[in-house]
Amino acid sequence: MNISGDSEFLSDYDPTAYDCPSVTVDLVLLGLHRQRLSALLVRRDQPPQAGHWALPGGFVAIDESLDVAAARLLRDKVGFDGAHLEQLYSFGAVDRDPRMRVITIAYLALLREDQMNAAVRAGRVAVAALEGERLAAIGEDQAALPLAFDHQAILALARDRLRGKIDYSDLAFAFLPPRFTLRALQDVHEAVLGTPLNKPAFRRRMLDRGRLVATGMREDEASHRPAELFTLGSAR
Amino acid sequence: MNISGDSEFLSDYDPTAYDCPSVTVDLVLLGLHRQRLSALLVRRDQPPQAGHWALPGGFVAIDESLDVAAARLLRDKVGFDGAHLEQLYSFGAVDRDPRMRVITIAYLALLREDQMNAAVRAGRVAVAALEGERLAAIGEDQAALPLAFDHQAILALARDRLRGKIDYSDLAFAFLPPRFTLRALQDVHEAVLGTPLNKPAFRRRMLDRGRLVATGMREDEASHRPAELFTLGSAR
DNA sequence: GAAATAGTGTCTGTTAGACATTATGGG
DNA sequence: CCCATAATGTCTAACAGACACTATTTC
Repeated sequence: MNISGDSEFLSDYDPTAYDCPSVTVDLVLLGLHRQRLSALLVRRDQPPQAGHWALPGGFVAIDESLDVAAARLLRDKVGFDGAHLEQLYSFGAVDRDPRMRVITIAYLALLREDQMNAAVRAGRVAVAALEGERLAAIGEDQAALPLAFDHQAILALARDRLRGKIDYSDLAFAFLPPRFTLRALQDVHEAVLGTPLNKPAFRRRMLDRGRLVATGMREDEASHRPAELFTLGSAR
Repeated sequence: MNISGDSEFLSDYDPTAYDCPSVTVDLVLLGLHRQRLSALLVRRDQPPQAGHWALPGGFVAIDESLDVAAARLLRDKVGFDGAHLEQLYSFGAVDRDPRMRVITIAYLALLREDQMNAAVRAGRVAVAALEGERLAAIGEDQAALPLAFDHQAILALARDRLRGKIDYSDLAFAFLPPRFTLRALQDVHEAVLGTPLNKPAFRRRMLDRGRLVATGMREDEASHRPAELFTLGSAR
């Protein structure tokens, strides 16, 4: 008979007296690179798993919330903030890191193409395309990259979550600059879903949603008829 | 220039040397009670927040995964296992517990009506209906129950997640016994969504999905025409 | 004017809501 | 025979895919 909650033994619980797991945040940095959904990864140069590729991450400080930790790591790892950040899932298998018990809260960060490029140019991370249903991360030389720890599973979940939310959420716009063409928006959807979409139906669906605002401006630097630029209006 | 991952300083990291947050799992036990979506809560009898109502939960042991911890807590708190369990979200605001830094991974557990009743009869938990958009937990005497810590937000997220997944996932069946009528299935959807549904359209949608298997059996103890009993078929 | 892509009109098949109707058990 | 609910048929509106067509810019 235990009507009371868990918390009666919290009162006299001394955290330093017990083993406690370490808590980290890992970032799944996703963006479009050459029309393909890609992730930014870092190369491990220390064992274990030296030479494998990993999600950037780090420990959660005792005085920062999970969201704040994710934002801090984003700044540290790619050198800027302002990307869309949302919590993805928490991974806590006992042996996911061979050195110690680490529970990680994975965050999804969505980057615009210019942000992807800036991070790569700064030498902090490398781009890997997410290919196929088995979800191999492909490096610049087209070879599959070995992924460290359970990061393959984390990437797969991130991709699935993005696919599931892309057409009823505003996530697609996080990949795009403030002004964008309908073609660019469709490219985002197609890259995320991995399948071509019908152009008129896509246009209708997006416009009927009532969120896109025509700017009257047109794209330049096109060697053909330039498309109109839209912005995302407020949610009502 | 930091090409390497976060993990180089993991190598010589001693977890006992730093403050580390405590990690708990909290359970959002949901089920239908008198045709309403309801949660099972425990009453806190120790400060802080004595007299408030809370989600049952407990610490994650150093040698158990998050999923295993959730299953163990389910067994301890309601006295059985076998309920549908899935991870919901992780909450890590710095001040969410006034005593110490606690990061909690919330799990969603879906119970059948007989499981709800068994848990209540065993005196371990109390039922609270989730009412309205502001999501007040309502006790037996129809008064709103004060919720401890950030558990109101956790309940709200659980309800929203359930609403979002109810019609493309198998979650609804977790609330039902192995054999059920279409009416009972519709009751589940209506209680979760909080809105009435069209009967013929609902039947068609469910049957066209190809997952429901007619048993040829009919419900008994009905004072009118008895409905056919169905089971959930395999996913292909 | 040729090339290329933007943008539109229209047909069709699928699906959901609304509503009426028939079917079948208990009393 | 009455009642209550199960189960079904049908009409209609909304919507997505397919495809053809027109429009507009650069070169």
